Amino acid sequence: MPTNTDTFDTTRNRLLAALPREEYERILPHLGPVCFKLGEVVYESGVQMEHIYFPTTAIVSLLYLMENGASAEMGMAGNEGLVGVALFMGGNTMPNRAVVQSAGGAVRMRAQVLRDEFARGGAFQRLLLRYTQALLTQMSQTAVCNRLHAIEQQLCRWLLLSHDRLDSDELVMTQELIANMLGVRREGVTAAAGRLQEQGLISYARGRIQVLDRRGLEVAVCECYKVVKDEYARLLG
Amino acid sequence: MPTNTDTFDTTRNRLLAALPREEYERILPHLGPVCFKLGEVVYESGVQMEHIYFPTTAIVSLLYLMENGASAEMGMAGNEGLVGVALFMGGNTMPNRAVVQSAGGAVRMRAQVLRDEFARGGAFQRLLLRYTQALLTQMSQTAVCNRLHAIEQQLCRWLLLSHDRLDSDELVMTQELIANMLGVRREGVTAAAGRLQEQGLISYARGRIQVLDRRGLEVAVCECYKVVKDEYARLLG
DNA sequence: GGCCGTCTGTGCGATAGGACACGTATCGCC
DNA sequence: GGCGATACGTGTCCTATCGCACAGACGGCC
Repeated sequence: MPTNTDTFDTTRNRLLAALPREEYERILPHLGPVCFKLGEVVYESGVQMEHIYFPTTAIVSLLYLMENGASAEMGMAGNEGLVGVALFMGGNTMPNRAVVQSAGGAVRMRAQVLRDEFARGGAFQRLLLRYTQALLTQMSQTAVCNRLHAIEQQLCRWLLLSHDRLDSDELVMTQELIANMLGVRREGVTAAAGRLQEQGLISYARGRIQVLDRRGLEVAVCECYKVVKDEYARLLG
Repeated sequence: MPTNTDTFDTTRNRLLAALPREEYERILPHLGPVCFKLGEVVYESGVQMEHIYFPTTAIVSLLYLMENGASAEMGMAGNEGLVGVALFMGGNTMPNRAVVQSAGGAVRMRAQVLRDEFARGGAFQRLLLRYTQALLTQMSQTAVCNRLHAIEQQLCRWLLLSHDRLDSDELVMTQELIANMLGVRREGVTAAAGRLQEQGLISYARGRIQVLDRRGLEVAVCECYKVVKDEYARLLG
């Protein structure tokens, strides 16, 4: 867990930081800090949420769990976004689980306060909707990537998406957990990660992955990464 | 092309039909009929849309086209929904193409009229947002299904989703086109469809597929279909 | 009625990834 | 310093799907 003093600095969340001063100051008193441990379940499939979360240093994955126990990630949210779109989209719940993929901090807001702010229809609403559209693109591109691309490319995409959401070049994450995210076997991740390590792009040991050559990863990744990244930049840049 | 006299009956679109009388009557004068041919491109990736479309009898697929020419469907919209969420979500464009998957009618509304109506914040806004959440679930479940399920199950899912959006038991659709939607080879569709035909669930010939045993398809499909269907019912039921 | 284009069926080798089994290395802890 | 748990590596076999090639089969059109 980062001991960084500004782990809960609300401006570390880029959505909150993008708010006009007036709205930001109106919202600030309603934000409370939360600390997330690796693997913690932020939100359980189908259950009513009490809060919306704006990660500051944490990363949260949206996973679907199949009846047979298999799982696959459909999207992730870090300091560029939020967890809990269903609260303002009107559905209140979603059929997937949100799990902490990288330990860290977040700030949260009560559901009712969020709905009231959203209903005011100002910059906050516009920002939340634009973020939701970016998330839509991330999820749909995940669908395409799952269908058409090899594990190695998907691993690159996943590493880059995670790296974008962290200050550090180190990801604390076992191959087993990555396999659950990507919806593949652990051995498949071992093989793909081994090839990336041979190429000098990453190094890893016992649950700690170092990103050594970000440029190299960007060359090895499929086009899906750029599509998603560009769309986030366009919508929220 | 259906010659049905009420192809452009706006109440055939379930979103429009769900509006309270007052809003419905305010919106009605702004809706104009459109006729879609099979394969027509409703919307091109990254291009500014002029209209939002509410299908009445048509079905539209959202496809991503890769740089190498391959494609995969990320979602579909028929009389339960609309095409053009980006217009009210604030992004104006999306990085995918919308193609007519089943010929038929739709009604459309100019972008600016839509934005004005959306900004009023009434039942229309709530309905559009709930629909968008349902679409989010459809896309994310497509991602999961692409990762974890076999072609045959995905074909069942696709057939059921299409069948839900049609009056008829006949789908006009070649195996080649289905393959492009599912992001697999045509031969893979041939094989899967052959097995479904052997089981008496469908019959097909030269681009015309008959759904013979809907219940049987619902048994053969993966859980993804039900997740999406239930979520649509919950959000828009 | 014959021809041609479209749609579907089939065969075969190549390959990625899954299932299972087991070996090995590293870390933390007593 | 030994021990157990955790994390990673490897091998073998199996299946689904791909890539390609080509063959039938049906429908529309002259």
